[in-house]
Amino acid sequence: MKVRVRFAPSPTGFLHIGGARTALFNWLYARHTGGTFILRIEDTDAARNTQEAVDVILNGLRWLGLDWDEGPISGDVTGPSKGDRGPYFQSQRSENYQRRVEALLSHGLAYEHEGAVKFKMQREPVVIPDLVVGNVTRELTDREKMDPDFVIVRSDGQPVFHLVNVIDDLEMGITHVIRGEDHLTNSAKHIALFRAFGVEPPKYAHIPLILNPEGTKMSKRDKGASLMTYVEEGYAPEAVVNYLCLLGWSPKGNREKVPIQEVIELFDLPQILRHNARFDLNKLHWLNGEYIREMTADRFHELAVHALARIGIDTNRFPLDYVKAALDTCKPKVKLFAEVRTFADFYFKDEIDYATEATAQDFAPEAKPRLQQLRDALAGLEKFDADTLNATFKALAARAGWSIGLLVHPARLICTGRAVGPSLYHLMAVLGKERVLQRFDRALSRMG
RNA sequence: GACCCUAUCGUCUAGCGGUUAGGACACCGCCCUUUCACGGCGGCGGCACGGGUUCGAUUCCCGUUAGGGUCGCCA
Repeated sequence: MKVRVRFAPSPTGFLHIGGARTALFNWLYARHTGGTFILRIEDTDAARNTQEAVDVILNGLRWLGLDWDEGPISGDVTGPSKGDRGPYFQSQRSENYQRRVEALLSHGLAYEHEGAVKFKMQREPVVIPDLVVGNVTRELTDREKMDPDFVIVRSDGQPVFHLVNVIDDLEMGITHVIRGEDHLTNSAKHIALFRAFGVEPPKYAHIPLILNPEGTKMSKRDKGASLMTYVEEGYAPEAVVNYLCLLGWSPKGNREKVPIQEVIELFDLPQILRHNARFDLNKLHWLNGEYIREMTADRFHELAVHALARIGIDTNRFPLDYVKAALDTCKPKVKLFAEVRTFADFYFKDEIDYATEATAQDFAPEAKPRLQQLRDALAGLEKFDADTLNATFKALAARAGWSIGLLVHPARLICTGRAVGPSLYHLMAVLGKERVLQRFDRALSRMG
């Protein structure tokens, strides 16, 4: 039987990082088995269902590179979709639900109560076979002992989650339900519902939750709960995906950075860890740096230009070669695209501000004669490449008997306004002789 | 409160009866070096506790504790 799995988010206006991982694990399992990955939008709660909210999910999955074989193509509920088991929006599937509810009613498996329809839940414990956790026997809670039945259609006629989720999984031929562990106890209800419809339930795989650094369930309010955070902070999608793979699953062999193709080959449900994992931003940060370092220059440029545009720096105002050369000096240094700002902004400003902490030392009065000599040495250069600059600094320092740091540190501050940045000689070469001399002159005049 | 899941360094993990308990992130030193980053070397740091089973338990069983989740006419 061909594997059919689905990711079934509710359009809440953002894509939760835990939801993203659930989608990833479903996608991985589909790709590993050669099965089908389905995207279904659970928009039964009309109040918070907007096209924009659906687009957030679609765009988030696309950003991560999780392509679906069946499901909507756009956030338009009546728009086109892929696959022959649609519609893929629950709001478009009401007839199915009505038909199924009537069947339950006529078989005496559900009944009306105060305008709502309730499902006659079995009174015995339910065994949930789970590929990750093993067999779980769900006893009834105190509440359920009083009344185990649950509402499947609200008094306003709207079907509830448990009902529609099961009906859609049934009609879409879902073979494996891979979802968060927070659904584990729900599965008892779902299994009973499947049986009431006369079919065997799909296989279940409840994956552990992602906890925040405090150790509780990552909620909307937690920093980093929304996938959008990572898009905006300048993480590379492949790094985020790789990191998510490492939460609750391991490629073994003391490896951290694993190409997605290899993950697809190695991934399987029984090897998913059983315990929750805390989200560790530090490790994602490190991993992102790893991906940046091995990224092609073109991809780095693309992502870096976006990052700069977000903070109002329009690199289009500069020659393409200049922009590329500038960004090349940043690539080996940054771990995050958000950091490109402090590494590259001076390339794109006419007047730079000096970081105040550094000026006291580097722009001290006794430094001025040294910097004047350096300025003159630079002015006399015909070639202005990194090697020449390196040699010039060294020669001047040696001749005058200065530590090279006495030239290097102020020069960096003069050229970039900061104490930290790309390789000094390389960044000066990129800025070019004219800009460098301008910045020297401005700094020297400031020093009185 | 009831029900369910879980338990190896601070964090993510390897381990599947006998190991000096391995790796990664973070942190701390040293080296490299024009800052930072990278890289190299080294360090810190862990099997929650108590009973069993066994010649032998991190590993299997039970309990305790702790953490998490679920108990909606939300999804």
